[in-house]
Amino acid sequence: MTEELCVRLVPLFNQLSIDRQRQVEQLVHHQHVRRGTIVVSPNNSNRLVIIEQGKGRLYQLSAAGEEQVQRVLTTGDYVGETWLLGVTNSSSYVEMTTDSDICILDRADFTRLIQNHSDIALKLLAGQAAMIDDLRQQTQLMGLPSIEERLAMYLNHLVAEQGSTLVTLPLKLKDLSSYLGTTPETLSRKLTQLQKNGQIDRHLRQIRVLKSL
Amino acid sequence: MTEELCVRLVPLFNQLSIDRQRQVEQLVHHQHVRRGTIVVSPNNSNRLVIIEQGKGRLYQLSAAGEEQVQRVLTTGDYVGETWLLGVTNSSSYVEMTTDSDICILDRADFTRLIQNHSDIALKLLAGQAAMIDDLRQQTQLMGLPSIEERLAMYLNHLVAEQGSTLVTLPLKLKDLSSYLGTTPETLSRKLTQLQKNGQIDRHLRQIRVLKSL
DNA sequence: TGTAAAACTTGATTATAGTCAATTTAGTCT
DNA sequence: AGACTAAATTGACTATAATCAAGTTTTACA
Repeated sequence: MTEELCVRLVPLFNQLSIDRQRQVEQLVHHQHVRRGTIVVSPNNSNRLVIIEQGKGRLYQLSAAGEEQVQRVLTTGDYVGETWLLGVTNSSSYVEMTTDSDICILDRADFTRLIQNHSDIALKLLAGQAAMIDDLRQQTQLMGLPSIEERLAMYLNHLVAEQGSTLVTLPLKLKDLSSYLGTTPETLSRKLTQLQKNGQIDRHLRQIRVLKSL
Repeated sequence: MTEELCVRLVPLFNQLSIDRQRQVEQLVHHQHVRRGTIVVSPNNSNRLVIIEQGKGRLYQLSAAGEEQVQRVLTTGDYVGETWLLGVTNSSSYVEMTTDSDICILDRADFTRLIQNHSDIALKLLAGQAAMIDDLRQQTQLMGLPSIEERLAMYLNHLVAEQGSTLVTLPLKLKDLSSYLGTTPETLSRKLTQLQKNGQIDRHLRQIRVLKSL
């Protein structure tokens, strides 16, 4: 019996003492779910979901009913801080894209915990700050007038983030195009165009950024 | 008239009551620094810096060691909201390019405040959650393919938020167009088009939404 | 490994929205 | 109130990217 603490997979809890981790762990409900299971929907959203093992995606539905991917989730990721804190969710879904082990932490339990433990509150503040950073990045990207500019800024960001001019696109073009507010076709064209201009060297999702864009 | 609270410039604190803001303000160090002073570096970045008066620049070092300016900072700007909350900075620098008056809030002080006042922590958490919600809303809007859809969803959102089919646009068209990822001209056209179609009734920034969009 | 399903690419066409420029309208200040 | 400035509207034109469709490549899985 390996006493796996699933909260340990979450950076948010990882730096807590083992005792605190056990405290949190006691509040958590463990579940094994099949690929395709929707674990968060507007009707059922007062919870934090931690992915102990598996993959998923966070998306919303547009007016036209199309899925718009906002984040790709993988082992150790978590989602639902805003819902835990009482923000009502009217349009977000989390769907597991593989069979997964997940942990669910309900709002009432968690609120009590952070009231009693300020160090946990601080960690949560940090996590939210990082997310705000990401979302600001995205709104900034999507606000740029041309797709070329959006792609250039995105690639530059990847270079800075991964610390190398050889970067790996972390998303499928389909999802990346959604992230950048465009279509897979246009994105594909822009990438081949950069390739022809000698600005990047691409093989699949491996891209070497040759010139600063 | 009102005493200057430099923390008021930061959205994170803007949501706190004025008394709470004063509490935070007491933790702030005011400094006058000479042109060329580096006030944030990877070694010294656990802080929020607000520019009371002066100019600066935020930059990173590229792999080749070149400075890459990311933002130009001026009076009233701030940087490091996320660093204050624990996001680690491994590559950013802030250098003042003129003699400047700045406010510095160190993470250690801020952390103590949070630890002693869990109600502030909860307020900040809720405020950040709301901010995340807004940003998600915006990314969803900007991801929609047509301006018409974006505007329709935005108006529907306003109706829900203000609880009436008679809504007031909270922004100038210039700003709203930026928010929706378009131009003032296009936005103006779309609004007059909705007017002609009998879907809305507009006078200035007062809009009655006649049909669900 | 072989097969099917996704993902991606490429082309032709269309439509949408951006740009530039000229007016009109609203807001502000003394 | 009148004059000035900023905001909004309208028009003509252009460019960009979306769409539709057909192919190719990659990935997943039996």
